[in-house]
Amino acid sequence: MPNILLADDHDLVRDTIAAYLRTVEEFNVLTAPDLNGAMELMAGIDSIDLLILDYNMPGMNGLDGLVKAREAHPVAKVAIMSGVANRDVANAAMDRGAHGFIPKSLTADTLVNAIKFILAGERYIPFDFGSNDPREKTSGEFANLSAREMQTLEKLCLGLSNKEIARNLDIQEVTVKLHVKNLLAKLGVSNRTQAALFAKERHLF
Amino acid sequence: MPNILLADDHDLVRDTIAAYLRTVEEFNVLTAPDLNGAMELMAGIDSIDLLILDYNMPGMNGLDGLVKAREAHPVAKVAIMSGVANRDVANAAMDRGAHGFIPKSLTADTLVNAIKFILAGERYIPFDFGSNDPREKTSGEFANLSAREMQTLEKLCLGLSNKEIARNLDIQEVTVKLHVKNLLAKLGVSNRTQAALFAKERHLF
DNA sequence: TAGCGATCTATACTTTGGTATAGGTTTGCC
DNA sequence: GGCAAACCTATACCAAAGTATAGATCGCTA
Repeated sequence: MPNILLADDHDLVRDTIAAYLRTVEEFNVLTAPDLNGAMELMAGIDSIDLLILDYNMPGMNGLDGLVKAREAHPVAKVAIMSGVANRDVANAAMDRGAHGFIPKSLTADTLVNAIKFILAGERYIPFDFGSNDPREKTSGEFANLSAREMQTLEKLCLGLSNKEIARNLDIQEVTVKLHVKNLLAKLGVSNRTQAALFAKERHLF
Repeated sequence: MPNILLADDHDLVRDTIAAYLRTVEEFNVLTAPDLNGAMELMAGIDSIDLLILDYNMPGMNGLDGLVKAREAHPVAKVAIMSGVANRDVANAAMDRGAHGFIPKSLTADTLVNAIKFILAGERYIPFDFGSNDPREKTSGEFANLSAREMQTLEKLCLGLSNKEIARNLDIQEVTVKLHVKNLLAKLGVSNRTQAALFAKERHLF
């Protein structure tokens, strides 16, 4: 039975994916909330077949975490999982030795198939991932935006109020205002409506 | 008796719909105030036939909540319910595995029929739900708008403030506020950003 | 170790947005 | 003339958005 270690700082995501993998397939799934936790677990167990690392997670620092994990455990296969990263990140990850790139937009079935594919020794990237349209999410005009500001912008594009965004991101309304203010300045616009329009016109989100 | 789990953050909406469904049909209706609540309930109960998720609700993050729910509970049917979402969102939801899309503009009767339809294994979208046909610019959802309201909406889509719109249209700011308020009500949205997005998505202006 | 940048929070404030009520004018129609 | 609808304005109020400052933690970097 293959041992899979899933590391993601979002409890719900991590646990639901883990639970799903356990139920639908003969996988032994372990979980960790960050890179350090994952490394500790692997140091103790030593027979992990596949390590799945969330791209945005404490300890990762971009793809440094991937390199670290590869160096410490050259035998284990490593896949990068992300909800926001683009084609460039995926390619960079593969260049640095990742065995797979797993966007969180995959269907559950496809995830399972991708995992089996990787476990069989193949290297996986979704065929249709970031194909033609240059979604310059992390480059271009949106490069300066921090992760939180990007998330805030995404909510803005749904027309949510600061209060709703705060609930959604589980932070205080003041903090949302901070992110909004900074993001407006970075985008060079003067209010939230313009920010939403700006992002939509560039086909972000 | 089918088990239905209805998740919506608006207490009044949620409880009244639930009560209605209980009275008119042999439905066992559970409720939750957000996505996490719904997931916890489902983790405990495991025999939910239909999960109805409000599109704008803590934890949903667009359609990620739908994907999560589908991944964690691949057997249960999931429908997305929304008061503001458009055809694009509905299609995206169906693409990601939703079994139905339920605008809050449905009549109670149609809601019940839609639920029965979905429970029978079919996939439901209202046949007349906002097509993207550009012909419907001044008809359809924008028919009720007066000339001034339409002009105001146009300025809104530029991200202008009320004061700027007032100068632009050579009327007082109060008047602009009036037009904005009325136009929000007619469009069924709750703030200017949603109105701008609404118009843009329908390729008006 | 020191420092930087991202994140979060708090307090306090001003401006803008949105609602409510109560009028007013003009246009066109029956 | 009477009536309705669109349009405009005024006053007032409350909520939401945005600004400013300051202090705090955390992870990474030099």
